[in-house]
Amino acid sequence: MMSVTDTLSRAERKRAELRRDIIDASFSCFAEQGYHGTGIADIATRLGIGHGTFYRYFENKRDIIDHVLDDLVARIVGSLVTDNAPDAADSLDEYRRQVERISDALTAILLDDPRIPRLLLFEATGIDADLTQRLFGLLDTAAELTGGYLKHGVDRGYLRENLDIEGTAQAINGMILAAVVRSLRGHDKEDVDSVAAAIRSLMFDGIKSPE
Amino acid sequence: MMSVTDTLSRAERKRAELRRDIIDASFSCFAEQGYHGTGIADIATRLGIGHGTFYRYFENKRDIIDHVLDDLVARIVGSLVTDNAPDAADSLDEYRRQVERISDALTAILLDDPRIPRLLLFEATGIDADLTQRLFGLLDTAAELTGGYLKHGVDRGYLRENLDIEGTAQAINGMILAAVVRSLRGHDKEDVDSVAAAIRSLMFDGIKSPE
Amino acid sequence: MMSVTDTLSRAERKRAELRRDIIDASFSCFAEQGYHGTGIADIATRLGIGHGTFYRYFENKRDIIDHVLDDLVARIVGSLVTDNAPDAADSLDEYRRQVERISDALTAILLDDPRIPRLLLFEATGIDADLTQRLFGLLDTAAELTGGYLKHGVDRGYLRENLDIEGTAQAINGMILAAVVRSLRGHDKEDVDSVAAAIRSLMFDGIKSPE
Amino acid sequence: MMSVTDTLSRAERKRAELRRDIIDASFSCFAEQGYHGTGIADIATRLGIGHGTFYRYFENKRDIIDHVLDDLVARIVGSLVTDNAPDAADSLDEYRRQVERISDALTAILLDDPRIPRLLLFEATGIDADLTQRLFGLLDTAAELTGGYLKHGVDRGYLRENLDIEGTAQAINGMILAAVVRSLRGHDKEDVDSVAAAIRSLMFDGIKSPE
DNA sequence: CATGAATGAGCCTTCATTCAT
DNA sequence: TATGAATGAAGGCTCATTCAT
Repeated sequence: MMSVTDTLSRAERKRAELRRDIIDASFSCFAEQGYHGTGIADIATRLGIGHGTFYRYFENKRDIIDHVLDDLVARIVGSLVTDNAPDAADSLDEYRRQVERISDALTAILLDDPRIPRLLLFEATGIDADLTQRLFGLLDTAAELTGGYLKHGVDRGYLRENLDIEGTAQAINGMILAAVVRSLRGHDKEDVDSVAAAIRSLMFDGIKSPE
Repeated sequence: MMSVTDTLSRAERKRAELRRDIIDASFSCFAEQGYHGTGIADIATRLGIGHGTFYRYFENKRDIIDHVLDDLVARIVGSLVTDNAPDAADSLDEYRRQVERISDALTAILLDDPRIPRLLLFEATGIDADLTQRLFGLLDTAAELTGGYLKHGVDRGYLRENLDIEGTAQAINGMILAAVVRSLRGHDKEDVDSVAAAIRSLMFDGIKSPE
Repeated sequence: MMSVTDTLSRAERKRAELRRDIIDASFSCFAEQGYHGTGIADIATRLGIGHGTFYRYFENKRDIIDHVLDDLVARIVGSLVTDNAPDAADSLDEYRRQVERISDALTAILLDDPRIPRLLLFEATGIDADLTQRLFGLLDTAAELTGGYLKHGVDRGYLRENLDIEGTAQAINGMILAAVVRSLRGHDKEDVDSVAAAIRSLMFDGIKSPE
Repeated sequence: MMSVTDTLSRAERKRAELRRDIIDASFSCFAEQGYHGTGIADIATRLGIGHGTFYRYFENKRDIIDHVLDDLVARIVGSLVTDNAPDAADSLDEYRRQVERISDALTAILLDDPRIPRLLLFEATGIDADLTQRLFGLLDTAAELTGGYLKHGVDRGYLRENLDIEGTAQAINGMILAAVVRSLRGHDKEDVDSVAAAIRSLMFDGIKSPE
């Protein structure tokens, strides 16, 4: 016979599991049919649970998307952070390789499941002022992250001393966004890779012809 | 007494005027409350007309947003095309100045009415597969436009011979998008200008330190 | 130059003409799309007039159907009354022929334009208590008409003395209705004629086998 | 405490009950105010339920009338079939009595609730091409039923050998219809009975005077 | 705790009718 | 007089949310 704590923790585990499942199902529904096109019933049906159950785990329809976002961000950040400390590069070449690594990791995660960018860029917008603010916050975080790399490069001397770190970080992230959007259009890996290459080329060499 | 043609054209003028007003009011509503947050009644009320009147001018709610977009695109294109033929620049310096002019024009129109980018980037997404395709189409057009400038530069020799025109065009547009998004966050002109400057700097000089 | 009365009467003539046209167009619309399926605009469009004009000739949508019915009844009665005075038959044979004539006339008018029975039996019902009463009135009139023939036959001695004139008249009209309904089902003349023959056979000979 | 099956069957029972109630209420509303005059809200209000509940049980407004008809047909058929097998009569006298029994049963059910014929003949028409077809189908079924009796009589020899069974069946049903319509006009039982008697008289003896 | 029946606010859309031109 | 622009009552339907079981 099991102890009370075991039983409890089992119940808790099940509860946490279902919570996860609801988040995942919501993610799928939102990404595929849009936030407004998704009903609570759709989410519940996908899981084979009663739709009343949804409300035992989340406040309301608006509530769930926050958690879906949390989850996505965690996934993306997790896959990027590995082996990519901002201070890992000590020379332009190392930075180049680092950028390539990050680029590949991003490409991998986004191409792996296009519903991720789809949800972030298309379905999570226009729902709510609060949510919009949150998306802006994500952009900020991303810009800070990128800025961190740039700052390190400037400090180390392999990036331009007069680099406007913040502005450049935003510009770079914009280019990444462009590549992500492109990946959404059904283009295959090569297409995205070529844009990624163009971006790196632009970053490191600019566009002007060498005199 | 007026002639028949005058009367006709007066009625037509009134009709065209109201049509315009409905488009404008819809634009405002959609930009402020979102597409799903806007009811036909809201649009009508804003104009002080009966909501039935709306349906004399547009098929349905879905219909109007197409026209709002048409209108926006026309406005933006109109303000950009002036004095900015893709083949107007014959040297890097001229191109630099051209880019600056375009940048200023964009900044002007977007800062002038932040609801424009807000509608385009946040409220027009996630409504419809058709509409999404249309937005993609706009991105394509923009990329072609940018690509045209780049190609001219390569042909003239002031841009890198080996430039991946298409990819670079997309990257550049991504940066512009980033600036636009930044303009949405309540930053004032200086902020946006500084990002614009960083973009230009990145474009022309890249980020690496001159050896 | 014309005199005032001429002008007026011309105007009046035109007015009466349009009134007729509206009735006809309404008949067509109601018969084809049903009363509820027909909008005032449909009627006006069919005539190429403004739909506001409708209201200069008729009170409202409900009003017009009364006039459409008036028109139909006049048409049917007109085509039946000719050569079919209730007292025209003096023997069973003459009555038989008279019944056949009436039967043919009815068949002719109803098969000629199936929209007539369609409107009367399907589209004019269920609109209004008043209209229903009016349809009942038409049935009464028809029963009285039929009853007139029967009474004459009884008086003349070629129909059963103990005939329940009123009840039988209704029964006969019911059979006519059945034939009319049958004509509505896309059956051709032969079908309807065969039912008409069965009706006459039933009327004159009953169904039982001669002992 | 109840077992699971009990609970389930209780819920199912409640559900079936409400479904029935909605059909009944719809029947009442349609019969009293007409199909187009009835709103879903009317039906719901009559039952004291929310109008959203209606849509848990039926697809849409058009859907319910089919079920109302199903119900009516079942009721009518049920009350007729009893003790009235088409092959129960072996002589004219027996057939006469059978006809009388059927006549009485019909009279009973229709006079009992005049809304039944009212709905069938007045409110169910002109709604829909599909529904019209269905009504025609009912007429067909009725004609086949009547035809069955006739055929049996011809086979047994107590009805005319040369009887046009199909046509006569339709004629007879037309007379029944006439009686039903009469019953709708607020006439009491005697009136209807007298028409029924006239019909039987016509059926068996025809109208002509015995020579 | 899970369920799903019930609810009603809310929204889009139609169309008969009015009335200024 | 003819017109059609404007109107808003009316109604069908959806779906997020609640709550009794």
